[in-house]
Amino acid sequence: MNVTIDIVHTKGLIGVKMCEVAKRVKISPSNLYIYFKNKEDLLRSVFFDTTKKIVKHFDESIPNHPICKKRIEGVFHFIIQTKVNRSKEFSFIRQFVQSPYLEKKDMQQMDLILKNVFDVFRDGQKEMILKDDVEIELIFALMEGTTSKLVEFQNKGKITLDKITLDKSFRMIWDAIRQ
Amino acid sequence: MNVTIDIVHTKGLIGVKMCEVAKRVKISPSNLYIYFKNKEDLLRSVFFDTTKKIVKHFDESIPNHPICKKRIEGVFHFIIQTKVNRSKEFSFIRQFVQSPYLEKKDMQQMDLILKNVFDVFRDGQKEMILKDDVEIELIFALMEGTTSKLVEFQNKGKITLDKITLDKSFRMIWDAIRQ
Amino acid sequence: MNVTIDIVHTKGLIGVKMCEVAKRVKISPSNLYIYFKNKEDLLRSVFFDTTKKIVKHFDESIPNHPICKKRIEGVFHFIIQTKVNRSKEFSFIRQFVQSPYLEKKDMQQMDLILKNVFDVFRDGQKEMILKDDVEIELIFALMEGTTSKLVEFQNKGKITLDKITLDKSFRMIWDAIRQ
Amino acid sequence: MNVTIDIVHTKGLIGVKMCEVAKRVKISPSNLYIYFKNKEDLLRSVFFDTTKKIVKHFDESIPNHPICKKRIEGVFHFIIQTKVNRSKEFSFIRQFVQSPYLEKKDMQQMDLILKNVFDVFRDGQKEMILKDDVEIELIFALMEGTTSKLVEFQNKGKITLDKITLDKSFRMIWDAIRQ
DNA sequence: CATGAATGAGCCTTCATTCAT
DNA sequence: TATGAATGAAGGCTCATTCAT
Repeated sequence: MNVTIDIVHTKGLIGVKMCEVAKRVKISPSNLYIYFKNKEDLLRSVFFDTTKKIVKHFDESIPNHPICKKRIEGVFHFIIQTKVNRSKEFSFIRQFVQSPYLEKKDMQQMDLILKNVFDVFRDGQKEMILKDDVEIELIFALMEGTTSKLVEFQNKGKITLDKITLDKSFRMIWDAIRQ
Repeated sequence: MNVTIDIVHTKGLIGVKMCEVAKRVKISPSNLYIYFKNKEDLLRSVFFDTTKKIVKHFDESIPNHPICKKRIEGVFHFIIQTKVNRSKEFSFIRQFVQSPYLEKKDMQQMDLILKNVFDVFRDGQKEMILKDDVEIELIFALMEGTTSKLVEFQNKGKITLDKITLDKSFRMIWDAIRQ
Repeated sequence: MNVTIDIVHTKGLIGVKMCEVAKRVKISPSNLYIYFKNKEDLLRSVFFDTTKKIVKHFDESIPNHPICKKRIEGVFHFIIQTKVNRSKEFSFIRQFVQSPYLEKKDMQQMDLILKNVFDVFRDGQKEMILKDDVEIELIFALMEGTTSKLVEFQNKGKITLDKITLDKSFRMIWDAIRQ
Repeated sequence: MNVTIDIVHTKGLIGVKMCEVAKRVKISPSNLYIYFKNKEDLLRSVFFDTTKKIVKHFDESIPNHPICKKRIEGVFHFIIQTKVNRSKEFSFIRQFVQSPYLEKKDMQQMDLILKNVFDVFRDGQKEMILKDDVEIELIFALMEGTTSKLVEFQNKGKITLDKITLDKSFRMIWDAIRQ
């Protein structure tokens, strides 16, 4: 499955060939079919496995802190971190989601990923620290979208996500969502 | 080329078959090869054409307004509008960019798209209305990322981008970037 | 037709494309079909025309000389000359003859080419100067084969057919066929 | 590979279709691609294999005899024999060599074929039995060319290479090359 | 006489998948 | 569990040929 993710990352979903996956794992193509019913099964398995891992990662490692702002700053850094460290996985998910392999039910899986993040925001609203007259989805879109683009820009070499840049970025986000 | 965009939108880049493109345009597959050297040429042509069109659209229609805030609000609505109206085109671009068809030089094309938006932000900084101690890329990432996610959420049915929602969203963005 | 010969010479019979022939003559492919019924017709026409030209060339220019040896030496030089000057044409004929385009009747055409050469040999036999106990075909094979190879070797850069080399070559041939 | 040679012999290089090759070997076309990368690879492989085989055949079976004339007569018969027995292979080589598939390096292969024959001639020159004032290439051209034409004439039904005819032919060749 | 546009047949090739072992 | 060999279905592409003008 790692190999599959790797290939998708370098050559895109189009570039995935059962043959090559097998070769890279040093087994025969036919052997692959013992573990996965077919190509779709392989791809979907990778998708489920990957999202599940990320969900778990979020479930277990979402930073906690008594002070709301600190907590959210932690979440911000955590999301960025995760997107950087698991860029291949995210790239896979992004492509899978746009492919004809995606079925409706698969989407639910994805919604689980940032459930916890929602909770953090909800708490912030309850504590009257975050804007409470805007839907949580909007706050979330801002956080999700901004972090995604930041990482994308770094990957393209347009910015460097050092401490200072991250601080500046978070300051903007914080200004956006705080009451 | 429209047909190609359509197919990519519904079936993904993987789903593009010269055969089907031809059938939908009601010409023979071989006839396609008079206009495009091969599949890659078709895809790349669509990419260039589409980005060029969007660049032109941005060049011509970026809203202007004497008051900075109004100007940026205009830009915000304009971007959202464009992303909604041309969702297929953007979907195509997103997928093409991740495919093995993409070559380095193709990327330059994309940078042109939002050149004008940069200018709007730069003006805002010069007028000392926008935060001027953060790199323009960060401001841009926030705007780009947030709008993308908003549209994505609407497409998924999670939110509705009505007047009120847009106003709320812009308020957040404005709070983020204003001095 | 010259263009066709040219293409066959550089790219082989396989390389002949109606499209390219047309392009090189600066007419449209469809226009080609006014002059030739189809590809086979074009190729066969070239074949007939070329052989006919060579036959005519042999008919008109076969050297004559009262002394038998001189006459045959003339023929030898003449054949070599022709094979060098019309190497493209001969290359075409060679390839056409091995192709599925060749029909039995086409072969007769070829036999005409060296009819006159046969006559020269026959005269030599009658004059009791050439070996008269060997079939004319054998004498002919020796002349034809040797000259072909000589030209081939020159084309490959293995020998140079200068005066001296030609003299040596003819001496061998003469020793072979004289009584 | 034999099938390929066969097809080239009957239908020319143009007539080689991967499809038909496969059908005749009773495997699927795709299976062919396990053994040969593509059509060109198949053709080139056949070429290499065939020339190599012939080279080997010449290396191993070039007749030897203490008396120079006998030795060369042996070579003469041997060449004719080979050209008759392996007419298909020679036909393939001839056509391949004129095709766009041929690359420069491929030619070297061919020069090996008659290396040994050269040696026989060289020995004859050293023994002062063959003409030693003519380049070996000329002697070779005479032998090669004449034998080729003889076999060609037999194939066309113009002569029959029986004992008597061969003797006559060799007498001519011998007269040509002996001192 | 000339053409640009169009086409269908067919070939090469790939690749997911299976079969015999 | 593992594999090498095999395959069928399908897609990309070429090219001789024709059609409307």
